[in-house]
Amino acid sequence: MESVTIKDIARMCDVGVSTVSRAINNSPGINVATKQRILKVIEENNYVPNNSARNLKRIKSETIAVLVKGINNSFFSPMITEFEKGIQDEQYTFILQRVDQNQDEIDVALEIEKEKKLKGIVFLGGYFSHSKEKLNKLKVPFVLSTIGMQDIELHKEFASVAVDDEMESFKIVDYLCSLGHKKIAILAASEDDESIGKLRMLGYKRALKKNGIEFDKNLVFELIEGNDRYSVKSGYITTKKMLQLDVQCTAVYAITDAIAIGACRAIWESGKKVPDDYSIAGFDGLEIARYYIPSITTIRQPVEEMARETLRLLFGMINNKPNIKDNIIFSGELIVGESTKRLELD
Amino acid sequence: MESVTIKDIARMCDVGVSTVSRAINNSPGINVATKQRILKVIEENNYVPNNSARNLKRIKSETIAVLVKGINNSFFSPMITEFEKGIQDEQYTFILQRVDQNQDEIDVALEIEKEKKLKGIVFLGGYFSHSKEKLNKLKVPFVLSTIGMQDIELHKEFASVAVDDEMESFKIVDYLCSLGHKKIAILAASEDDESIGKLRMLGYKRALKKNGIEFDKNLVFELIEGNDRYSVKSGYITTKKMLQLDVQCTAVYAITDAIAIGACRAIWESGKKVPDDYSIAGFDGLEIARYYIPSITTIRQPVEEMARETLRLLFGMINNKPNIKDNIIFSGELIVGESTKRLELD
DNA sequence: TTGTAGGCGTTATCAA
DNA sequence: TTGATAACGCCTACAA
Repeated sequence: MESVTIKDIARMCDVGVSTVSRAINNSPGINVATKQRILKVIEENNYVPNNSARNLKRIKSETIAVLVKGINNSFFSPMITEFEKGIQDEQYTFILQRVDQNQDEIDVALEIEKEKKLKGIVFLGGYFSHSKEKLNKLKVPFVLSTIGMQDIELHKEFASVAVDDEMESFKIVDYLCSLGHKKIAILAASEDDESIGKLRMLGYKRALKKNGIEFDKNLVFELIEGNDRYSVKSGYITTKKMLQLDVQCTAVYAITDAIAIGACRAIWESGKKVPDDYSIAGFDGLEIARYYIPSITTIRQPVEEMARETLRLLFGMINNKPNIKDNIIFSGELIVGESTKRLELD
Repeated sequence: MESVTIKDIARMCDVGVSTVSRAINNSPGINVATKQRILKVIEENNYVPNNSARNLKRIKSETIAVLVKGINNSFFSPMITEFEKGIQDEQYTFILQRVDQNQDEIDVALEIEKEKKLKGIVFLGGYFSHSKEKLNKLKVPFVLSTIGMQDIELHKEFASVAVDDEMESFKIVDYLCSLGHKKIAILAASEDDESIGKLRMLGYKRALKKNGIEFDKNLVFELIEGNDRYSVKSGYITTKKMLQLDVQCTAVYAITDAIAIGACRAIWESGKKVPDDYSIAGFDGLEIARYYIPSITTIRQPVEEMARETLRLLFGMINNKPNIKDNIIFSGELIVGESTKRLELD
């Protein structure tokens, strides 16, 4: 495993290591000819500098890490694309770091902050309920992006970008009500869920109340347990169960678009129609929701803008004012799709 | 940025750095009491070991990296999940490394191989046409997983897991033919595409030939350019264009499920029906294809098994026989969905 | 323009 | 069971 090192190259070129270092780092103050010669030898010998050694020695680096829990949640895809673009535009290196479901994102952040000498961090998604103390261990600026805001007060201590899940949830359920629906089932996470599930549920309840509809526990359908509880499959399974119970409802609010799609499919398979027999509403504004047949009525989170705003905050903190910890709340956009319709009274 | 180091901890505990090292690495030969004491101090001072230094010094590490180009392609999601599980089951550390679209995956591999002292590498997706020489620069075992096989001969030099894109493509187009379709449009990449696009196109042509149908260039519709050429949006746009041309065809073969979904939506919007007016077939077996209405007739790639097989090969090479470079070809499964039907002659 | 040497924070080796 | 010390591979003063 005798890997070739900078010393080997130096020896082969009959120069000092610093000269080789200058060559690979495009440092000034090196003869063009020797540089060429060195680069050639490097090429021929497949020399690749060891990043660990580099990072160890380096005081700082222009890199930003985006930490994502649940990286294959397609909700994040367009955001990640945007992060990559935006970070590279600023001449920073972009690191995408996934966080295991059972890993603590802050621990991960702490580690890679040291390892890579980060300039900033974006926590994407997840719904964490971390103590202020723990977050304060981080030495570089960071932004909580698209992270549920259970504890508003705590949230305010840090820079963040999000939509108000409770309010947007209220908005779409209120819309269902405005269509005349009174029996609105909800496909939601379990009671003790501390994530967006909880917030969206609260919005649902508030909308019912505002419209003079009593909350009915029998219209709450708990999604499957596990990390894929907000998935298409989860929505499908849960809706199948609901249909078997022959529940009386005219609309179904799925707390994510993925769930809504699963619901549509389950309903379709049962021989019923969306929106004729059931109106279905989702949440998130996934791309696929627009292409689904029927397209899903949903709250679109302005993901690209949110990603850009996240970076704006982050770079702001990096460049000037590390203490400006803004909390940006984006409005969701109510997208009326084909999956909902006005309730016909018969 | 005076970060606390192992030395600081050693000083605070009145022990040598090696003892601290033993404590954090669960090394044997350390007094339980002192270990506890050290761990406590570490905890109190938020000491986090510097990974760069560790990796630099460490001789080896039990870690495997999965390199993905196009990480937000949902085709990879279930595979990544499987890789994570499988690698952790073997007590290895799993690193998911995305590769930029304009980055060379082997260069990335070379770098992180050194940086992290990898034990093995999985190249996931992408369609690379790298020279044998370049791949041979890698010092650790690796497997090419789900990578198009333009150059069969070259492919054989390395361990790989894939489906035969040409053959599976043939299979599904042949199926369309068996339903009586003779005018089968294809939504495909541009002529010079060197990826799966090319292979699937070849299968299309062969199937036509076998069924005595002449290849008609006018039935080939080129997808948009760019990295999202295989996306839902791409299929949607391309199909819109096709429909405007009022092309005579009874079936459309989209070379990915995502494209097929976009096609369905475009057709639906034009007032036509799938499969009544057009039969649509896809490729890949994405989860969403099952839930779409209509569900998409497709070739399902057995992604989970392919991921498992990839790891089996890799661990085989790591543990015993680094020279066994198998090439595993999986069969795709023809999934007959609701998006295709027998052509009714009128 | 170039080379020497010290140190980044660890782990590994060896002696105590 | 412990501690000193030499690497690990690189960058960066500083000196030449």
